[in-house]
Amino acid sequence: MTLSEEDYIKAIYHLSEFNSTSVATNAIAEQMQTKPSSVTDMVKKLSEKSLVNYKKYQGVSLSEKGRLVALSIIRKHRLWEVFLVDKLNFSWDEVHVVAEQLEHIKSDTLIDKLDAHLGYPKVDPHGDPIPNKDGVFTKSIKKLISELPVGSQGVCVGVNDSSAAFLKFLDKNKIALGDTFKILEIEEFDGSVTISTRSGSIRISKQIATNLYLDIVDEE
Amino acid sequence: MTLSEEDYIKAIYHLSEFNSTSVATNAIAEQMQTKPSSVTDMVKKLSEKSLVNYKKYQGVSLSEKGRLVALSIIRKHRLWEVFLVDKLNFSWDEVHVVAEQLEHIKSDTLIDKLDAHLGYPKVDPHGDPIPNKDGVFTKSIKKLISELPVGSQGVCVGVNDSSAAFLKFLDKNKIALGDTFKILEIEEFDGSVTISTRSGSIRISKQIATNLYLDIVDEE
DNA sequence: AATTAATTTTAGACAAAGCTAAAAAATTGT
DNA sequence: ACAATTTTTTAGCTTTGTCTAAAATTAATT
Repeated sequence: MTLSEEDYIKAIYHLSEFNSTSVATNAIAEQMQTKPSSVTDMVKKLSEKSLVNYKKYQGVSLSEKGRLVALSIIRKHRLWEVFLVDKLNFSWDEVHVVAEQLEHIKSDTLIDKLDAHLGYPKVDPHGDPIPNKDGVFTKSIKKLISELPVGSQGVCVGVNDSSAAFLKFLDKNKIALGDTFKILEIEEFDGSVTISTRSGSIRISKQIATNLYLDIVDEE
Repeated sequence: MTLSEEDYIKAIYHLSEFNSTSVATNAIAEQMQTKPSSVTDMVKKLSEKSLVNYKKYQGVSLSEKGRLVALSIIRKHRLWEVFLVDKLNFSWDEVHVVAEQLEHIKSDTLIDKLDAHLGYPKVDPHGDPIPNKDGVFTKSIKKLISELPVGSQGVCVGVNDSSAAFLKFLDKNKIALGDTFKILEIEEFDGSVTISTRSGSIRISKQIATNLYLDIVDEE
């Protein structure tokens, strides 16, 4: 598999992760920062290799084989992210770009040994689950703060928007991965939410609330 | 820099490491497992970027800029080798292939943090020195067993031939990196050498003796 | 010194991955 | 239902790195 093929497979996986229907050429093009015509070319190639199901004008979906390839790349990506944060002291927001490169390293032995070295982690630093060798993983029950009722409590495990600006904001407000938050109050008219943090309580805007994921500990 | 460019730079560096004259197109082609015409093409490209000095039919040498690129790749390669052996428990002979991939990962931060994580090692698992960020490194004084007189003593730090067969042989004879050997006797008529090891003394053929490097502790 | 041999370079082609512009199919709006 | 719009595909071209075959240069041999 070439690097480019792997990137396409990953993109298609992520685009069909939740709405598991077939994916549009345009959507892939946008995700991959390329042109629809290029996508068509690559999709044909992936179809030849029976990594995707493809019929002209009908969109694309991963075949079972393709899905396993995607999960193996995601496994590698997330294990490397754990390594970068746990062992090399990268901060949460720096890891993605490097992991995008590391995920393409080809060596099963390497990944097995890395997994062992890290103590067989179940989730990456963003709280996303790490598939095992066979592509099996437990879907996390993470929810956006904006989706939770007052009284909910959970561990901060991820962000939607990983722009530098947003991550700066989190840093400034002492919000970090692994922190436990409780929803104290939801303001009706603007959707802002007051949450308790280690260092007290803060009010966050609706925009922030729709970007922060919690792993739910106790929902009531 | 593309992956291929980096590989050529590295090949040229290694070919001119000891005999520091200019390198022949054919030699590069052999090293890179490619055709001389392809080498010519790439060398022109590298010359455009002033990474090498090149005049038609006159061979190639690295420019200062090219030399620094080579050393930065070698630094990365060797640091990753240390990581694989020290942290992931790879054996000495498995690391090269994986490190060849890892050396191309582009992130200065990653290498800095990896270096720190490994405790700023000076040599890789084969005993080869690791250049620092500025490309400075101390040349090791390693010699082949076949080059040493009786009575010499040193630490086994490397091999010439890293074929699976040879590495298997070493394993079987309990010869490993870091072991200290002493030259006990050199047989005139066939060049075989008797050396002391931890587990006693063994006789090795001339062929083996020309493939094992020692870092000299005491030469007399 | 001249011919042969070896090495190196050029010229022209190919596969991968991308692009632009134009054609074809599907979708939408009225 | 049919015209307009959007989406997708095709066709043809570019770049990167490679190849083969042939030409040019250098080295070797007699």
